[in-house]
Amino acid sequence: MALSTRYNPQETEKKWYDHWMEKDYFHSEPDEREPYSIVIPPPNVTGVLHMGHMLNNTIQDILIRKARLEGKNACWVPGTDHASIATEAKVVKMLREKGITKGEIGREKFLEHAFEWKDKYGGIILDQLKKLGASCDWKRTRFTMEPKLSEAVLKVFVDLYRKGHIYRGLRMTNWDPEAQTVLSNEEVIYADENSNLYHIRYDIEGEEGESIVIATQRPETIMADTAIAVREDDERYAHLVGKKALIPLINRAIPIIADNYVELGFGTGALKVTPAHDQNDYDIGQRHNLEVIDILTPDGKLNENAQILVGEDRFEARIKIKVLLKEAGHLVELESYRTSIGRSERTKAVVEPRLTKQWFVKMNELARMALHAVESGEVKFHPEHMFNMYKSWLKEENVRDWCISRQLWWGQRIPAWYLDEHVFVAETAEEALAKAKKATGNDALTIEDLNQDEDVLDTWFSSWLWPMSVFDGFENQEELRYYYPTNTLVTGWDIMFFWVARMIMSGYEWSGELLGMEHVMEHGRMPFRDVYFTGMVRDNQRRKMSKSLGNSPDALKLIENYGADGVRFGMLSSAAAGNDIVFDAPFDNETKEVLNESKLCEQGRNFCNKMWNALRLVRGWEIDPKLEMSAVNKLAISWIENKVKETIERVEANFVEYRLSDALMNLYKLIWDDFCSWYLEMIKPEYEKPIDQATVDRTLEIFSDLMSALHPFMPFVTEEIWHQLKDRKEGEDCVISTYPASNDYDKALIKKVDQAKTAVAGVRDTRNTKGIKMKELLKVFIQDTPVAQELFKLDGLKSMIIKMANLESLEFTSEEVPNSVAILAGTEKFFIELKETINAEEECARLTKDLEYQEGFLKSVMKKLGNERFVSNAPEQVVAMERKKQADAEAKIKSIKEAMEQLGCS
RNA sequence: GGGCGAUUAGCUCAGUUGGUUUAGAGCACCUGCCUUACAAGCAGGGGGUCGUUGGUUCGAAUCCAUCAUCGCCCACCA
Repeated sequence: MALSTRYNPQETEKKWYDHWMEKDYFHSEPDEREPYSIVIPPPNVTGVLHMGHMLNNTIQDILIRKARLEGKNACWVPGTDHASIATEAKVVKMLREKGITKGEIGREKFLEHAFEWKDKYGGIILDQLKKLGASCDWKRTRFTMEPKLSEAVLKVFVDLYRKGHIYRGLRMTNWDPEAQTVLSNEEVIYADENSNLYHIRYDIEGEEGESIVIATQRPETIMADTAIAVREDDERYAHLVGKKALIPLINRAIPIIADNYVELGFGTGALKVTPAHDQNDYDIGQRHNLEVIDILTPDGKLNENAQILVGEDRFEARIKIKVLLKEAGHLVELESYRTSIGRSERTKAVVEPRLTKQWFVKMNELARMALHAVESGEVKFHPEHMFNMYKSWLKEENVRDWCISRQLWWGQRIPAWYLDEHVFVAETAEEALAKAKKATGNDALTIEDLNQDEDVLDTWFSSWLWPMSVFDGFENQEELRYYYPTNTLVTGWDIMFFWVARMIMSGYEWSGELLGMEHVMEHGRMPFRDVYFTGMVRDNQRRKMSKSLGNSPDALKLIENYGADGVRFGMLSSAAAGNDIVFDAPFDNETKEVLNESKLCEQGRNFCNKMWNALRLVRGWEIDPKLEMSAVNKLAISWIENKVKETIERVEANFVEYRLSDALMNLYKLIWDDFCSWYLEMIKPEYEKPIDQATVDRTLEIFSDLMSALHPFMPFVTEEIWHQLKDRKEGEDCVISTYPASNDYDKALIKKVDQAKTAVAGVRDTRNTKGIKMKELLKVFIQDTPVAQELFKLDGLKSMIIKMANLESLEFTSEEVPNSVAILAGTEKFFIELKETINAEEECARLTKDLEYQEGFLKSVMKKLGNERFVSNAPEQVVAMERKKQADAEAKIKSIKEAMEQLGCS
């Protein structure tokens, strides 16, 4: 069968993915093997694959495939997150386009629409992961809002309430006027934006001509003012404290109070106090017993309390009130100003501080335990310095209670029922009713008498249970006992607080209760042992790749262009843990669009092609069964086998430290340089000549091992080549093959062959500089020294050099060879005899350069050795090495000088 | 304001607890090759006083300090 000169990913990728699925290789059930489990960071159910997902999931797939090859019971649980705000916003938008509003159709109908939407778009991102090659256990696919996971959420809520960790209270919260829900502190993203500082004059009541000027960014909120505050010790205003100021335009009188929250130097030194619309003002209000006047509607418009501009949007009102204030002569100054504005992470709407009644989880104790878990090393972060960020968040003085209620419908509804002033928290309405009957002594109560809380829970309140709930751990611990703790969590550092910290908290809180002390003593209570934080994927201007910026290439188009393996290679080759990765997709300067191209992915694609052609070579050989294995082939096989072991050992170390891009690069070099460029060239038979059976058999074995080792990184091409190499039995697939071992290897052999390779490279270089064609056979002599004699005792080494450098002969010599170029391989000198008369001047120049280098080097070595304190203080080994360097350099210098003498260099 | 990280070749990055030659890789670049697996390739090559200035040490890209530039996190902000 003739193979194309190019590897074709489109043909093979679907074929093998279907094959793996058909064989059910990705499915895991508990058994006697060691488990290796990963839970996916669940993407938003209606999301699409972006570069961050590609990176993240490639890494998880590498880890899980490696574990599978090592014979572990690998289980990667996929799934999606219901993403409360994001999904609800999408559904609301979809309905709006149909002319329907949420309020009109009511909760139940809305949820029907939402589930319909979810069913329609929910699977897309998971299908896209399959294109990438993700070897998830698809039979275990979970969804954070499916019945079982929702039950777990309610159980946990009730449990925390019972333990006193959950409370409901009136607090200043972050309100998203667009989504019309409260947000947790973590969902508010602050950034500096341009704004204005309005200096507004308030007249003093009953004091003709007296006034006080305040500065504010939000003039539209003056109608909600209930005081003006100045510093106690501010002499400018001391005489006004206790008097009343009149709010411009509406002329409501408010007290002037003294509070040291006010800073002397900022603004005018007088602060308008608006307790309903600012956290700090609220605090001041509490201290001084001020009234709270809320002038905003939930969607961010002015309400009746404002008296003027009622019904205007807050930003429209700001523009209009500026004009009104100016006309009335109250606007003293307008100062441009840069300040930090908080926006909703999901809707990007400017967040409004608002006093609302919400449910909270007390965080003090949970945070302390979560901090301890990482501090003590029970959970390890990669890279380690991510702990600093984690710590700054969780330390006592920074941690704040977690607001978990959301004024949305898409999510788990809060399991709290109200009856007059009573609250009953229970997993079901029936239980709540029972509690109500008991509490009130009224047996005639029915479910209809109770009102369930209208709010749903924060999405993260379900995803923090993910490592336990995906194994149905809250219902039945059989699977949890086997798979928990999971091994590695792979996620971006941007959700360290949203998700990672909270999973650690929930693991601490419930794993003991669920699994029992014995299990916890043995395995720990944390949901994972290692956390691998990936960096953010950025464009070549270092901006975060995002949909809104339009600077991200289309992930699926990249896969079409380079193949999944090519893209995986590209993603990974620049991805050290925790470092942001700069993805090299170029911009089209004309269309201003990012191109679906990438040099790194191209390198990956080329690598596939390289291996493919190695396959074509090996497959194309004609075998002569009578042929004996040559000495060169014996040496080559023995060398590459040792080289594989050496590299696998390094790769293993890379994996332990999660240095996956190094691991890939080591394999890349092993396959491209050592295997293709050297090994295959060493054993390659002459044109149209056959090869022996044993060499081919060994080569196929080694090639197969290389495919197994590379499989976690590039699963499709390795599976395809693995099958092309040999006829495989049913069920014999690369995906479940055996990872090559890295037992002892012969370092001395590797070193000797390396020295021979240097000699070969020297001959090639001489050909290059002298313009000698590869076809032209050369005579080479090697200076007869004990070291050279020892080197050439290695069977096959001499013939290998002859073959690789294309020589006519390679002999020992005890004299300088006339009309030759002298090269050094290690300390050994080789003479390449030339047919043309050599250009002595050129040669002398080259040798002089060499000599200068060696002498400079020797000088630096001698400087060290001449330092008595070095010789006496440095470890013996280090000194010995320096002496060896000295001896080598001296030998080389001697050789070079002899050669120069021979040439008659001046 | 508090903290973290980065600064090494034209570009993107390694450099493993301070010492295996006077710093590596990939891409890009230069030279020569359509050599019968691969031009998406082969064989070679050039290129860095490791951001600055000091210090510790027999020895520093590596440890400490200082400054500079960049990125990020947290807090505050009338």
